[in-house]
Amino acid sequence: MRLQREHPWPRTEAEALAVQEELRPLVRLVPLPRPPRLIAGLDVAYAGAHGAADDRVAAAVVVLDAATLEPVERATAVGTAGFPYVPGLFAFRELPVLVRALERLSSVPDVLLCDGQGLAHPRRFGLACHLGVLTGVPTLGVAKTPLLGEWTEPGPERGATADVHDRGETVARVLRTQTGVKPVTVSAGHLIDLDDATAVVLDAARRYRLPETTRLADRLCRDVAQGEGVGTPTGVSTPTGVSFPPGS
DNA sequence: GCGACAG
DNA sequence: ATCTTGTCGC
Repeated sequence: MRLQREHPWPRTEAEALAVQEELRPLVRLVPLPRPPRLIAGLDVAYAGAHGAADDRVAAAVVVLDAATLEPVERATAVGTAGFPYVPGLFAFRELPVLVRALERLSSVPDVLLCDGQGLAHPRRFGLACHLGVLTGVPTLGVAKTPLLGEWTEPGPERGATADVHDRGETVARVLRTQTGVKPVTVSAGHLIDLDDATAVVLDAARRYRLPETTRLADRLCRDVAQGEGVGTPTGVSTPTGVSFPPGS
């Protein structure tokens, strides 16, 4: 995949905020242009996470057939976070390595399922929005815990939802993906709307709380981060050897 | 001022 | 995110 837009990665909070301010107006909330045929999950794992700028990170992208949820392609990349963990600026830690993984992808997914928030962000520009603007591909955020907002408890059944409001706006939806599990928070990223984002996540979470995309991406980047990589569920091999080789 | 705070 | 054993339940 090639990027539609690029920008230097900031080193300070002030620079990061400026980047968000500049790109935020580019976000477009519209229905998905067509039913997704290929959906991709993205995630990042850390080696001994400290929340510091020099944390070693590994990113993974796994592309699935939307109908069968079978993996069709995957890509990984390793590197350094380059930015400390700051709520609201979280994207600057994970986007650099995620983008490098995406650039190693030959296919172009119809939607990118990001691990984190989209519009449900203090400046309405979470990681999913940011990645959407950089790639020009529809994105959504599916987070395990909310970052902000107010909502009511959704019903107990799979598929139950409740809108998340913040400062007078509907910024996300809590979605119960399985009966009896804690809801996930879904928000639109770019080139998608909340209804479509919710539908995509629910359809991708057929068996577990989290969509299959993020589950597979999570396992893959964790394997890479620990230098494992032998024996994935589908029998595909991943890089074997030392974790984070001296060349990156 | 105090507490909360995606991963 | 990551550090970590057993344990309760379908």
